Amino acid sequence: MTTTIDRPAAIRTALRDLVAERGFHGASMGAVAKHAGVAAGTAYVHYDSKEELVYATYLEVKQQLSVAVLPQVDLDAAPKERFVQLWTAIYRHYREEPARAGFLAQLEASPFAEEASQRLQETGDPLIEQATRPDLVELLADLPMEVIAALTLGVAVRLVAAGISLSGDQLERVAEACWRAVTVG
Amino acid sequence: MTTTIDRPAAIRTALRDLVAERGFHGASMGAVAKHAGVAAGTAYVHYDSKEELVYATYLEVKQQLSVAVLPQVDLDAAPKERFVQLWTAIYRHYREEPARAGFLAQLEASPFAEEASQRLQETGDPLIEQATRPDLVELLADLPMEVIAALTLGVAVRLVAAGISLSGDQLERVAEACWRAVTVG
DNA sequence: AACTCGTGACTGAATGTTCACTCATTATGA
DNA sequence: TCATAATGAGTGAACATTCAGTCACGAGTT
Repeated sequence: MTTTIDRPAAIRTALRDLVAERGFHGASMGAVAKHAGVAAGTAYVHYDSKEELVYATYLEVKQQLSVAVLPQVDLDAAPKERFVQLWTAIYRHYREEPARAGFLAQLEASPFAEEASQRLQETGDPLIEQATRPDLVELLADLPMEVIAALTLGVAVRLVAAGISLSGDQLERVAEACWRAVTVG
Repeated sequence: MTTTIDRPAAIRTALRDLVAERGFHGASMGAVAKHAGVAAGTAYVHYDSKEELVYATYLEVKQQLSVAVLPQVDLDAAPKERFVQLWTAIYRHYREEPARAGFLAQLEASPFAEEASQRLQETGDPLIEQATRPDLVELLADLPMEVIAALTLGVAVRLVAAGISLSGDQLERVAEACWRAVTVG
């Protein structure tokens, strides 16, 4: 069995880790290549530019989140329970590899954010479908979707990115706090 | 009357605006100087390095927030009312100059964040005193302070940084959502 | 008033470094 | 054998920072 290394994936992971640790200005293409164990030119075989690599990394991180998190939700559970399961699973997914949260937090605050979320919409995000199921939506407060996202997903990303650790107990209380925020009555 | 220009302030503002608009990697010292209308070397008369300038700018933005916002709060009002006044005033302060929120959102997600908030603690932040008044604290859910901040201040910064505009009506609903999140019962 | 220092702010060209990116060449695997 | 992947030295541009020199101006002197 010949193990072929997935170099594009290694390069994306290296970018993600370096951005999380040192910020965008500390993640030069040279450092990324070195961290990924490839030559300086290799990234350009697979990505046209640093910017394209950034977007590809963003899409991968978002997709990994959906893939890891959706199977953990009981689709038949009541809306609130589903929400808490989902939020907790998201938090845990970030927690287990905090570089994902560190990368996302920085990307989403940066000028790349707009283009990145546009590309995400083009590819489609299964998490959004889950979040827009009618029985959940009817319980939500009348607020723009971006506000709902900031009060739920956004909080999870930032708590992990900031390195704040929560016990299982606190975790549940934060999930409930987010639920209280976005629902009325 | 001779109007002497406060060049250090102009340089801080230029950094803040450029970081908000183009990100940290797009805010070179050359660009900052040009934007501030001074020569490339002038920033170094007042700040030892780019990093020092970043921290000074952070402290200024945070202080401007406190100064602008605290007088708008009725110190004798009930806790919830005070909270909503405070949150709304914060949001409006960012809204009126979105570069403040853009700069803060990026700084707080970056590797500068830790050192920056340490320096803020050393100088002291009047907003924190307001947020820790006993009659308010006793209503808050049992959550770490960082979580409370993420669910309140953090939401305001990010909504403005992301360019989401809210009507006065929606504004009040978001403030109430934050209040629901951080309080129990 | 005029003159002359002294001091600190300001300038912008220069410096050495690091960056994103290229490309001729070599390795790999089907 | 051939297409594609990978390499790493090389390139020009851009970067943070420096510094020798200029400027503005208040204090001290006449």
